[in-house]
Amino acid sequence: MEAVTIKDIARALNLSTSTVSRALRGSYEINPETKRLVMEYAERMNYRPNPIALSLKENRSRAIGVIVPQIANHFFSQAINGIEAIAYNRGYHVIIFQSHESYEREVVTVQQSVSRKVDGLLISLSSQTSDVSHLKELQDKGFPLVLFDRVSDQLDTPRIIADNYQGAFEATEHLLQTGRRRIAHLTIPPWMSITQERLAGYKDALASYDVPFDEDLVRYCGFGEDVVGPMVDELLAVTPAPDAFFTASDRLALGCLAALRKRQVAIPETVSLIGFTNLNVADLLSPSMSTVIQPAVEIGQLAAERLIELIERKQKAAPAGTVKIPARLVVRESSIREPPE
Amino acid sequence: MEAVTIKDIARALNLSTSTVSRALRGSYEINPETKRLVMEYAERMNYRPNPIALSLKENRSRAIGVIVPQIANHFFSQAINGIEAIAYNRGYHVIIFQSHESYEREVVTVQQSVSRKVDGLLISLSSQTSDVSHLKELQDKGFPLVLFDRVSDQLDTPRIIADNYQGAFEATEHLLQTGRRRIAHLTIPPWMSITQERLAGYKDALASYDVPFDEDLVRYCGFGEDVVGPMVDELLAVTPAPDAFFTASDRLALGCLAALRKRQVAIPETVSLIGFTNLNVADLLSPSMSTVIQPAVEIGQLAAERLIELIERKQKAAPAGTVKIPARLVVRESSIREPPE
DNA sequence: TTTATTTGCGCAATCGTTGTCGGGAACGTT
DNA sequence: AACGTTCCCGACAACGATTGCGCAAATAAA
Repeated sequence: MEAVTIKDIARALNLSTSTVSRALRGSYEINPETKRLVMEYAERMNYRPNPIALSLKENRSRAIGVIVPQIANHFFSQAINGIEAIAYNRGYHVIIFQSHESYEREVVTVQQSVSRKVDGLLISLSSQTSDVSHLKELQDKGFPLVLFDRVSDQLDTPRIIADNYQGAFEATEHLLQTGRRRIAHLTIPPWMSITQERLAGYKDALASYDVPFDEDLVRYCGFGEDVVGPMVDELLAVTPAPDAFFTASDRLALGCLAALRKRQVAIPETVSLIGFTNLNVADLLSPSMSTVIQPAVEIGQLAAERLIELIERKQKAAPAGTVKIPARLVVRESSIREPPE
Repeated sequence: MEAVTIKDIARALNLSTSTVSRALRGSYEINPETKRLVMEYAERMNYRPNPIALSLKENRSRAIGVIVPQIANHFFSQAINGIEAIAYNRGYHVIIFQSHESYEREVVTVQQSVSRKVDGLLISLSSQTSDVSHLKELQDKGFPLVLFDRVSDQLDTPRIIADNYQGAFEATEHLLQTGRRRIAHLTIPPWMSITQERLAGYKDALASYDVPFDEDLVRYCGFGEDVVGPMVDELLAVTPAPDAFFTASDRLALGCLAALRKRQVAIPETVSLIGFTNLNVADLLSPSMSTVIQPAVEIGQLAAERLIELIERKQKAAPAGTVKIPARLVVRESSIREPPE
């Protein structure tokens, strides 16, 4: 509460605040003896510089903000761990915010963190965000900004993502190689970067196996309550019926699994299931779920590194552009099936 | 970047900063016409008061800090959602930090958030924390502090927790009622509040069914990598062998499930399994897992409310004391078994 | 007309810290 | 004795916002 300030030290030692300040930072123009006195007293009184005052003065905070749609998601919490690891090493604090998949919350949160003078911002866009003008503004002002995972090509910032195309291609190819031909793709809103990339991988994999693309097998699923079940029902009703589900997120993968089990659709006998998700329990599910795993920690680390580069060398030499990190397919029970001869 | 300040407005309108400040806060001693001018100009220039400057001046920030061991844990992320809901309603920002189950990180994080002038702190202690003097200090200075979930009775702050005793009692009772007699309890470090409460519930349930307590069936498990498997092995080797596992956290529940499956111990035929966890996938596991669910959102909400009370009426009338919220037992496949006649 | 009162606004201090400037004392140099 | 250096240190302003005080002009009351 009543923290010790430089002023207190100055008063106690009969010095000016400037001298104390300089002594504490070891300036050469202060008598070594005086320095010692000040240092010792400061130590004894447990003096800590007031970061608020510093932020005000220097217009920086040595803190970076992270805005994710939600933290209750393994991909994001792992990414945050990656971010923290790098940031703390480089002397930055990390402040975590959730947009709760809401565009308004995202805008407000961005403004807040900027006015609280974070030195830079790491963002994964909310699913409602299609207009990125709130970020465009920041970027135009030269504010350090890095997007990860859910990015936007309307922004000329560094973008760190998993190789969604490749991941989706491999997942689809795996389903095709095990004889599936009617592969449903349950995915997230169409304007999101990851949706498009994954959809492209899915389509190209189909094409390379000469399987026609069927619009009816692709469903875009919002983030409401209990929206997955009905979608799965719709898909099951398509003719010819799907023989595999490829889903694009934790939530969809779990929702789909729950829905299929409830409807007693046998996995993998009747349909295969594979999710694009970092669930840590994929192994323990019933059946254990095949997944495409994103390198979440690595993405977080890289994003943090890029951001700190941006912050520290304020040159325009901003290394924008997209960094793609390979995703990894892990096959488990939910898609294991002898390839047809 | 170059944010508009009150000074800019003053200059542009040929007024003093005091007048602008007062006009913006609608002070009665400013000419309505002047007010209008200022308001409109501020609006047009998108003026936002600088929170850093305000924090410095008023020694408060309208922000509360939340420190949890880790966010990749459903209980904590739900609790955070509860906290955010209340805080935003009351005009506070929420800043989330992770201690990563490390005492040092916890101490550092507490210091940081305090020196960054959060108005109060919500903490769930790290598993390494047995010494709470870093918090005691704060509390003695009158700093608003509320503990939740993992608390300490060495601190005279409000404490919001699930009824761990009752939850553990019911879980154990359920196992007893389904004929289990050798119930292993795999739990977290012994100095933690929740460990003790749950252990007490477990013991009392045994006692009330006249089942002797066997020290050998209780194991305290650290937070390292791959520590659960060996513990499970040890427990399986005890004679007479356990016929049920009652675990005390997400991590232990999953670890235990994985270990038992790997060793091909039939659940629930050979052993029952029940976890004290808020896993959202308990339903989808193989087998689906019986759990004791903590009212995480509610705990977060209550904790936030208590904290804001503390902050706003700085009276000593601090409503310390413990609030216990009932936990709920959900029985699923992992413990379903006909009661023996 | 003189004296109160109200109205509207500016000055300056404050929060904690740093940076710029400048100045006194002690010393060395001619 | 007069001057230039060096060494230490203090005064002051600044960052953005709020606020107590005071002051001038306008209005009301005497």
